[in-house]
Amino acid sequence: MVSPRPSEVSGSAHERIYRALRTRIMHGEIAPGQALTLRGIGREFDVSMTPARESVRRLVAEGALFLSTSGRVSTPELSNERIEELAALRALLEVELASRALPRAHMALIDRLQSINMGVAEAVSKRDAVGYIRSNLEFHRTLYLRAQAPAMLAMAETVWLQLGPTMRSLYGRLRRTEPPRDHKLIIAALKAGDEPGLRLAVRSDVTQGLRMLTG
Amino acid sequence: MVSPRPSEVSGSAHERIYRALRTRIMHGEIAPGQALTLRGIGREFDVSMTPARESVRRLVAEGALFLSTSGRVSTPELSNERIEELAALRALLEVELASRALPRAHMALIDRLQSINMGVAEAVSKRDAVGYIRSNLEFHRTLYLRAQAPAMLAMAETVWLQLGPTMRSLYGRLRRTEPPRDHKLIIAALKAGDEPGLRLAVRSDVTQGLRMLTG
DNA sequence: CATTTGCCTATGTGATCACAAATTGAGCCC
DNA sequence: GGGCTCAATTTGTGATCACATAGGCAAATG
Repeated sequence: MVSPRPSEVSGSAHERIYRALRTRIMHGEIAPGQALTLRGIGREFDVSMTPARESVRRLVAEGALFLSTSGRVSTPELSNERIEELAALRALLEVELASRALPRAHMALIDRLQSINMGVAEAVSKRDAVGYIRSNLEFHRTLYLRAQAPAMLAMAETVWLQLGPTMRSLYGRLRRTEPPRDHKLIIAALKAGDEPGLRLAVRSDVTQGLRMLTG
Repeated sequence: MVSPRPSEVSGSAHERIYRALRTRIMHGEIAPGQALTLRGIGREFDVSMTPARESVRRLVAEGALFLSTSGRVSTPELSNERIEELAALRALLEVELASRALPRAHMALIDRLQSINMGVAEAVSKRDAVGYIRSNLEFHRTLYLRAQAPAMLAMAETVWLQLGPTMRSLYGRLRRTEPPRDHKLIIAALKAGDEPGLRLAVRSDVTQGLRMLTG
């Protein structure tokens, strides 16, 4: 049956599915190693295999999904080496992004960051892993948007995407109700215009999750 | 007509097409703004639109191709800001990769780099832009492979891919028959185990193309 | 009871088709 | 001569189909 789509203005079907899956993965709503099928995705979003295939392909290209040799797709189960490498990439990219955002960070932005940070603290106190990841990434993205470096930000988001499923199980292991200490340091450094302090705080925040892995 | 492909072991059709297009783009064999069509690609590689679409999608996801709002695909025409940002990314990533490769760089690797570097010099003397880009990237990839950081290397290659078409026109503008001075510095720093020198040489080499753009 | 074998279903791949939108180009009007 | 209109063609999108193969489950075997 051919469905005469009513002159859709906002993006094609595969774009919609891509966005939906991407958000799920990045926010840690899917566990590592979870299998996906094209027909299953198509059924869920009420489309044929074609758009499902394209969104999956795209996510595989970005490293958000793993493609087995037989073509089956699943969320990746990252090795410790891979996790460390991705954390190093986060540090490299996000320190630079924060540094570039610093001279452009005015009070309105800092207020905004503080407000988002309250959401982070709330998610932590409620042991809400997905909420934590989402608001934490929003904190970082809001800051980095000021860097006016779209390619660099896109690359950082790709790393977030690859770490998504792993972050869930990582933060699920986190028991202490720790308020986002590094976020406070980031905000303080922004206020003070302290670039070295900002770089340190971002690096510390970004590699924080790693500590509970190796330590 | 259904073509019963004879139990192809080495990769699917879209994989083959993806590899072919990717190499072309990364090596600067396609000019910026060049349009591609799914049916055209399919005709060239003797397949239907389906595998052509998947390879194109994948390349779009990697930033190697630009997708217009109407769905047409072409190689990107980068703005100067974008080029500068991608060069900054190269510097960030490749300095780190070189630094990680340094402790593992033994004589066999240095010999290999010197041999590749002769190919670079030859391509420069022959004004062969594609040959220059290819052997130059081979030089860098050979060094970075020693870093044992696959995710980081993949990210660097993605940047190369995005810069591919632009590099062609950029190096086409280069008139002087300049031998790869920075490459010699890189090799010297590797020999001496001089990390600061290596970082400087790589940064200089990687942002070299930018100088003729802004200067 | 554990292991293996074999069949059946689920799944990915690529081809083809129908359709809508965009592009192009020729003809026409001012 | 230049700009505009409209139709023909090109092009991307999504659906559906045929096919090969991989995975899983059940029965048979030791």
